[in-house]
Amino acid sequence: MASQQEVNRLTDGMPTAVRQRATTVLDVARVAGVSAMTVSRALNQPQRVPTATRLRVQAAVEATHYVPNLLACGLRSRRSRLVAAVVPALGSPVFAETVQALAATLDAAGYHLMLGQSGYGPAGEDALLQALMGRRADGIVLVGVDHSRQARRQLAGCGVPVVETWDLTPAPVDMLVGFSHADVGAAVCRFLAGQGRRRLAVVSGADGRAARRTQAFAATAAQLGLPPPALVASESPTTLGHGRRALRQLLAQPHGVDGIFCSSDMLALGVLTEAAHQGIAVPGRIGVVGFGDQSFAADAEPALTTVRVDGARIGREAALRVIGRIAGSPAPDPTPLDVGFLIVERQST
Amino acid sequence: MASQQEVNRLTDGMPTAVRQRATTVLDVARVAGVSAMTVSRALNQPQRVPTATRLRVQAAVEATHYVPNLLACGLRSRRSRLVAAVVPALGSPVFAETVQALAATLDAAGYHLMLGQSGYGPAGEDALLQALMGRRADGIVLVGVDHSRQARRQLAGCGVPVVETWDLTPAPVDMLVGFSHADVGAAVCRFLAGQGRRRLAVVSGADGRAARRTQAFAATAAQLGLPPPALVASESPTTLGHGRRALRQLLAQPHGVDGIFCSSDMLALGVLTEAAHQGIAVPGRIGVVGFGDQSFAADAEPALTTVRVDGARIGREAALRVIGRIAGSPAPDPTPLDVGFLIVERQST
DNA sequence: CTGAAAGCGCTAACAA
DNA sequence: TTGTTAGCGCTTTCAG
Repeated sequence: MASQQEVNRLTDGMPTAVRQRATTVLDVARVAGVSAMTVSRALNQPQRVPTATRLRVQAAVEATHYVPNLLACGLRSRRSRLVAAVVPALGSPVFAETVQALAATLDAAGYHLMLGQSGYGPAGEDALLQALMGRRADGIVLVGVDHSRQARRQLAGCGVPVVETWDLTPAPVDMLVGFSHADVGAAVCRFLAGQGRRRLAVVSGADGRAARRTQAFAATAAQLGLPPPALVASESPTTLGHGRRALRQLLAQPHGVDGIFCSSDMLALGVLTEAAHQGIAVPGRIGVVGFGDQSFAADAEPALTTVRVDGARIGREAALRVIGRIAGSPAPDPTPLDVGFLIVERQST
Repeated sequence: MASQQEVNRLTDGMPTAVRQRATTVLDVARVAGVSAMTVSRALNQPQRVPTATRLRVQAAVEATHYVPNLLACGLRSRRSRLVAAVVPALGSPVFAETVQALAATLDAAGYHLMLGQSGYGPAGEDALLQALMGRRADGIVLVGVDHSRQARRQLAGCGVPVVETWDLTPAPVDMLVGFSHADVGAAVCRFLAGQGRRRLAVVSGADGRAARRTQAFAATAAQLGLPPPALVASESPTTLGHGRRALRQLLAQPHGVDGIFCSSDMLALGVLTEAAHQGIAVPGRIGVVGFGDQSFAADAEPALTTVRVDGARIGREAALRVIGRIAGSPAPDPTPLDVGFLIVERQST
């Protein structure tokens, strides 16, 4: 057993007000009566150490309140056990599931997630990436595929696996897990047109992926011989208020509207709210489609038709790809993964 | 000027497929024609190096694409420039502003934020704290004041500044920035009672702070001589659907309801939605109060009366306290900060 | 103002 | 199975 006397000796005579030196492998080794290396092995490769030794080390760890210094671990072993993720906005519910799944999957593999927020746009992303590279992340997960030249160069050159997510591109930096926003825009347009709606509109927040959906929506409308959809730009993050104002704006137009695609469920909820307020029938007079299938979509009144994306799967797959690359083959799976999407038809259309 | 030849020599003859050795201070030093120490100083204490030298170093840094290894920096200097924050749920919009402000304030001071999610409850928090201590964070910010015995011991013993937030307690681990949830519950109860409402109810998600508000609400109702409020428990995270179901449940009760306090704005929006659906007048027959003043509260129909908390201020103050403690005095400001709250009166009451 | 030596805490590589 | 040696990349400390 670990000697409590030994433990006490380590902290004896120190003024408690001063930030005391943290215990190290050597302290643990001394208490356990083994070498530092054995402590390290007992903790990191338990199967390579006999049970008896392992137990003595574990007892010593608890007795000394030892917490391994991961800075030193990472420096020496060149593996920080840290994976960095960059999302446009931390508060955005759209990416919440992805982050959750990412963290959970990484955790199960012994990695920690380091989160950064780029703030929609390559401006903040560069500085963030610099910081993350400095921490020597073992892998990087990005939301989005639009990065500055410098960012792409840094990502490609730093030698760690990179996964871009939530979008597709013919020229990914490395690995890719996402879906086609153009396909979403086209599919929603066809969906609304299929219901006989002809005066379509798009209410869109200010982000590149939403713009891609809008563009494809408009192109598809043209293909189907519909009049050009009305486009209402909204700020990001999108709010319920933006949705209400957008509907008012659309109603003030001479042509009228009978189908609206919103770039977020919150915008769509705003449209529903304003429609109810003005006594406009949904889906009777106007059909409304959201994006994201947030928790409130199914319970809205009327229940909101929306585009569902499996955000959790994106996070999980991204994590697995990073881990796989770190652990194993040098370039195993450069095949982009398209997780697709689903139009969940509810009462609002 | 830095010689491009020198730079090339460093990467010559390396198989590009292999993860190449990252450039170090020594590489930069060689290119700049100075010692490693001078490079370090030029980067970390620019004012202590003459401009000419500094410029040469900077040129060499750019030429070599040098990114400092923060693992090594942290190990040697015992300052990781990392502040850890633990929030109950990353996706929760309630804490989004706090996290945002925290990150921004820390960034301005040259610190990075490391985010972790405890998942409402001390279970996950312990493991998370262990991980964060391992990374040798220079400071720790926690949402909440309920921690396991082990967590409190670790936090108190690790020698770094700790700030608990979003609540008050007579026995904080170290520093404290929050407000009284009991006061919120009492104030909302008086507010509703002040409107002549007597059949009150609370719809509450499953978290400790909400429970504190509920309890104070009930106690205040008793003080005011009102009948005991109906209590509806909801899951966390709270959703619009939970709010709708809660109202249905309350309406099925024999006593009836004329005032509802919801533990989140999303629950309140659900109550409003169900009320509108059933043709129940708000605020006429039922008054509804939310919590959080989310972006949709002001634009809901009717506009939602809710409790506003300055989440950004909490984040900012927490960051400033951590930074101040790291930089300066050993124990400067143990005075808890109460940021208070505000009942924002809108149409729903 | 600049540099040389030493070592932060840990683990890779080798040896016993 | 265990231990020894060395060094990851940086900055503290002290000397020039």
